[in-house]
Amino acid sequence: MLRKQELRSAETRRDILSAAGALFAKRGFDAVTMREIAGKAGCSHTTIYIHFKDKEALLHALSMPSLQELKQRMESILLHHDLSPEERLKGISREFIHFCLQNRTMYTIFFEAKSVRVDEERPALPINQLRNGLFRLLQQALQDCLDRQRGDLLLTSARIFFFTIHGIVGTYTYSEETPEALMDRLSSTFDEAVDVLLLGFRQQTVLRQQTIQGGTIL
Amino acid sequence: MLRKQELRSAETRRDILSAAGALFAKRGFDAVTMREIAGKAGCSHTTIYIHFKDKEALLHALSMPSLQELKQRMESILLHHDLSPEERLKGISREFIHFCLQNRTMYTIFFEAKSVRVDEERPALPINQLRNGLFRLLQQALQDCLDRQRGDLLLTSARIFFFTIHGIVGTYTYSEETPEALMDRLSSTFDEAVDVLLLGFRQQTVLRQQTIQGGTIL
Amino acid sequence: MLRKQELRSAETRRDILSAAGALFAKRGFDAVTMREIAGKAGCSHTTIYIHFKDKEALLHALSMPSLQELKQRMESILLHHDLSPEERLKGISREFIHFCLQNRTMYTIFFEAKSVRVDEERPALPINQLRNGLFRLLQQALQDCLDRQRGDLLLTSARIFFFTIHGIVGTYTYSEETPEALMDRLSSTFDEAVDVLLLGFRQQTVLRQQTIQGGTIL
Amino acid sequence: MLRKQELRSAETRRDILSAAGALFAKRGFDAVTMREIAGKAGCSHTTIYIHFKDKEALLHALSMPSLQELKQRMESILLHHDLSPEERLKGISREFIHFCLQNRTMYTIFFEAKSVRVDEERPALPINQLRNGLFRLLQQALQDCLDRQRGDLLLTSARIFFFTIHGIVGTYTYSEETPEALMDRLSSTFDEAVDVLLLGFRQQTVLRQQTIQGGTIL
DNA sequence: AATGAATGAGGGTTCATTCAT
DNA sequence: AATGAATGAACCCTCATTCAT
Repeated sequence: MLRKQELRSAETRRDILSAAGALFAKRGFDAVTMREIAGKAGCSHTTIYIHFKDKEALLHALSMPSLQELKQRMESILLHHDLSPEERLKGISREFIHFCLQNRTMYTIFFEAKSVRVDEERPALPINQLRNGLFRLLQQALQDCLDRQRGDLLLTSARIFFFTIHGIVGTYTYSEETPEALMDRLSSTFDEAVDVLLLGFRQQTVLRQQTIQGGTIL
Repeated sequence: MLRKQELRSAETRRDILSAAGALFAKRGFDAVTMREIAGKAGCSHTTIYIHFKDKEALLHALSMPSLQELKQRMESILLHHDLSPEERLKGISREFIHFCLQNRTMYTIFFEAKSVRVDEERPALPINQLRNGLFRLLQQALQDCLDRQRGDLLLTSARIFFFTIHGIVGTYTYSEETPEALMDRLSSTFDEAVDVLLLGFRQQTVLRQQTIQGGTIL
Repeated sequence: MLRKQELRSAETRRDILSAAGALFAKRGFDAVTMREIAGKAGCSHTTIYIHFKDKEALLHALSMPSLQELKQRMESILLHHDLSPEERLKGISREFIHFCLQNRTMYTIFFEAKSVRVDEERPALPINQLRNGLFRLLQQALQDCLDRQRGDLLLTSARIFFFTIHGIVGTYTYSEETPEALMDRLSSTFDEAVDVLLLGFRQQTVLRQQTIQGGTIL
Repeated sequence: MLRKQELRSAETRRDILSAAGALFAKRGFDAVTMREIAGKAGCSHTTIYIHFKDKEALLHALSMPSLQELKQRMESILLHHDLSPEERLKGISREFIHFCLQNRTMYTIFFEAKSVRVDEERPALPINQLRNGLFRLLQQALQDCLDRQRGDLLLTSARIFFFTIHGIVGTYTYSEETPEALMDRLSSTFDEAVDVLLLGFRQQTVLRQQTIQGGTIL
């Protein structure tokens, strides 16, 4: 019958996580107070310290599971060989964007190295590895679409692709609309962005080859 | 003889602005202390309050002139009819990116509504008008390149173009490299991003028209 | 069958006491945490409150037995009539010093009225009686050495003797060396301190008597 | 006319110092709160941080001047060649004891390495140098009295002498009596302690020489 | 115009202790 | 008897801001 207590504790932990998640997302890590989190979670601020070592640990606990879930979703799309490479790339991108919008300012924290520092002291922090893994997945999906590109050319394309994804997220990070509303309203635009980029990348490959051939002929 | 005092005062004001600008740019609005600004400006922290209502007013005052300067630079490129439309778009984009990198965290503040809120209480803040003006300039330059696009199609292209620009800036906002080093290293990549997007936009216009024509034929 | 439980309880109590003793001795009363004590004792910190009213009660319970043991050791030396009075005084002093060094910060607490206050509210606390008993034993041992001293003269000698003992302990209370290392290295110095004091006391008795006699003669 | 403000500030500083001094002395460094000090000093706790970097700086500021004054008093006695060496030693000891009683728990802090650590990170902290200087003065005064002692013998004597002084201070550190009342009541006892020790030291020198001579003769 | 002094609100964190089980 | 969860008070310290000069 001890279970009741454990359940209660787990519930508190969840309350704290969800309160912190909402507040971090809305106002950013630094601006949020432990006492605010506690207030929203319906417990004393000291209780937080029972469940999490400190504020940063709270952030970590908050990030890891959702990032892991995202990674799984992205991986499963990548392995979905019924889909065309273009569909897989669009799917993965949509998933990534949706996640970032759902986690709003959290996104800033994960990806812009603010509090979760990529610094010397903790080089292989699991969260950083996860982050890098996500980027590699996107890159793989892109490569599957651009099988005629190699090396530097591919790298540049990947960079440009990332810029656009990053920009989409950045543009709507501070929007007041819900992530779902945003996705409903804009996912076709996002898909089109992918289309445009792929068209551009391929067209450029063609142009380059023509230039080279032309150059050789002359 | 009063003039001397006035000059002195204006100078102090400038010192404060330049100190605050440098510090905000390097470490972000929140992380900078009024006392630090005062220290770097060579005055007492109370003096700042003589010239600026509060920390946020300081930020405002700081943003306006540099944004205005940026706007002028962008406008002059747009009017530079010796250049091809593509060159003008690349030039304007480079200028915008360079500015955002130079002002780093400031950028976040201008464009991501952090401290300079685009909120209900002050709807038509001059800074927001300026901001919108900048976007219109970019849009115009883009339109000059896509003269066969109209209406919704053009709007979507503009959006996608902004995403990429925004993403470029976001990607390097927290970099340790100087803006100049970044521009040196990456401006060809940025130019290429513009090329790719333009190629993609045009190719898509072609595809759509083919689809429509094909549809008509059947 | 209840016995088993009782035994278990008594054992827990002992574990707590021994953990607290070690920690208080090493780091001082204030610096030690109830949770640390619990950790070292292998129980939950709440369990401590079943056995002891609060942190201070723990200290009390801790002091009594060790003081009582010390008292017994000192008494047995005092009754050891094979030894010369000087040897007994040295022995008793060594015992007392060794105890104080072993109990380090505890010593401060017993003897310098820090947490176990000798204050108005609890005048005849058993611990204070014990403490006074120890001092009387030392005094007795001293008196056995100074059989020609009486009354005020003896009182002054006792005071001076205590000062020195107290100072020895105080000097090494915060040392990093183990009590045993300290005793090894310094017990001959401590013995010599006793020798010096006895020589001094006796010499002074002689001088006073000469003064008195001389005074009488003139 | 700015002076008024400066005076006020200096007064606040003094108020803080005197409040902190009283509280540290009565209850010890750790137990005293910045807010308490502020309360007693009649200012906000933040004001303390205007005048002193942190709590430890407050302690330093508090200790240095009084220690310096003590050192000067001790030095002037040592140079007072009208007095006999014995008188000088008694005078210096009295001065030292009086100071320690006046500064009570401060004494603990200075001399027992609690907060003002003699640790690796700040080896040559001025306060530690001062402290060592004081001990050397006492040692010099003792040596002037024991001109027939050398080397190890002298060192042991010095140690024993320190023990006694240390013990005197320790014994009365927590007394409720004022330092003046204590000095009035006990300074003759303290003087006598010095007499006894000197007699003992000298007598022991004599005994040793006899032992040596005796040994040689036999 | 400019400043040093001063402040209140609040930051994260720790601790001894109590409550429900 | 024993425990994990939870708490409120308190810790030192920092900051943007105001006041008196």
